Amino acid sequence: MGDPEKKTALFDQLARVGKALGNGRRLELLDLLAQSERSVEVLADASGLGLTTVSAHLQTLKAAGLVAARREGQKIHYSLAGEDVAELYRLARDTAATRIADAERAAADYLGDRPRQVGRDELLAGLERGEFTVLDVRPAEEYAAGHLPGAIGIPVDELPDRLDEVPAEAKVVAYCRGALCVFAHDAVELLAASGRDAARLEDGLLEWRLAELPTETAS
Amino acid sequence: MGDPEKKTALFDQLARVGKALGNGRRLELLDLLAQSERSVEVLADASGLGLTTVSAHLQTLKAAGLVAARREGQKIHYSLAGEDVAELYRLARDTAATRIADAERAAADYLGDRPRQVGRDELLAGLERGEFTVLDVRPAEEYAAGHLPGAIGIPVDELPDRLDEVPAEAKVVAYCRGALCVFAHDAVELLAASGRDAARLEDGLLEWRLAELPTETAS
DNA sequence: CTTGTATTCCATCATTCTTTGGAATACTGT
DNA sequence: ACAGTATTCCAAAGAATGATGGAATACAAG
Repeated sequence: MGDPEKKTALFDQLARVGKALGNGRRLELLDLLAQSERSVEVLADASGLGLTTVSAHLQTLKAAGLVAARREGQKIHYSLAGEDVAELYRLARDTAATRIADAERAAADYLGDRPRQVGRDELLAGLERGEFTVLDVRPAEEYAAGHLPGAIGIPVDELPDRLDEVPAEAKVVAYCRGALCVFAHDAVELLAASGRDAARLEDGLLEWRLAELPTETAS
Repeated sequence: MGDPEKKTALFDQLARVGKALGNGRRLELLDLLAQSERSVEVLADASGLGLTTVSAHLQTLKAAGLVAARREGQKIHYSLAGEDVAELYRLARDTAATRIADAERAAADYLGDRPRQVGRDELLAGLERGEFTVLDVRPAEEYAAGHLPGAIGIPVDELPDRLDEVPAEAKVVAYCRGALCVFAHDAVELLAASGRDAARLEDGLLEWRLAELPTETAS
């Protein structure tokens, strides 16, 4: 009727995925990889972690089947192993943000004051009426790897110098990586300060993709 | 542009859910709780763990927002905090079973030889034609907490003595907790040995519920 | 074949988890 | 109030994890 030892072994195996998700640094890496594939060095840079530390975490994630490695020349590009992994990450993230009071607080604390937000449905409806200009404020490589159809791509840190590329009279909806990404917050603040009508998309590219809404790869 | 310390703090909070999922014993508890709420003692008994050990794990799960406690008299009944948690568990489990070769192997090893299986769609189609008798072989409390509409409930360990309650000429589809539950395997073997036409439902009540298919609570 | 670059392996130390008894707590029923 | 039951808290010991620097490996380019 089911060997208890084998049962233990099975659940220990299943727990490997949980263990992999059970570290803040690894979640940061997953968050980055959910946007686009990256090399170890780039990940270390983007996350502010040590190179060997990132490498070790990637090995853990790989062993848990969450990321895949692709060699190209001297570089090894890591990426999520599939959209189911992105979904798993999103679900774990949302569960924490919803069900753990401290997590909710930490999110609020990190994001700061919420700017005006637009829901996905609202954006879709407005787009049909040609009402919004959509602005992607993630780093250029992430924009290149896929963005909302018709979105303009201007990374937040370049935004102050490139404000004139944003139509002045349009209603602008800015988005970034996901629900817990700050880029769009900062962008909306910048745009509002320059007198524009700007709002933030409630979530980001990750959720958009997981909702199986269309994305665009070319500029 | 986002305080790195606050970012670390946020992701550490999010990781609490992962940590909670990162232990085989806790996954076993979640697996049990996904079927019906239970007291600490009953969980300890069902899982074969020590009482204090179970209590400690439940505290961890509760701190991660995955389980809820409900007091009734002297007993405290623990249950999953919501269907999103069940979905999270399922997704983590399936990710592991799909993407980690060792996990796949451990599952095969635990479940033993697969009996004939019926998919959910196949079952639904057959039910409309009145083709199948559905048999729930989980423990009685789990059957009572919810089962497939029209299913007969006979726990596996009582099945040998109650074989006559299963219509002899019908095609029987047996199910239990979920994809990784052995009860239905054993039941099918028993039924087949007694000359019946039996198959196992590919997954179990957990997946059925998550697919938002109807369940029944009364006998 | 040699040099250079990207990444992984290894060893180590500090930290955190897991399990387990025994004691403490919370509540019920009388 | 008292006795009884269910559960949690506490402390301790062994095991596992995380970060890090230096050495080793894998591959590419010349």
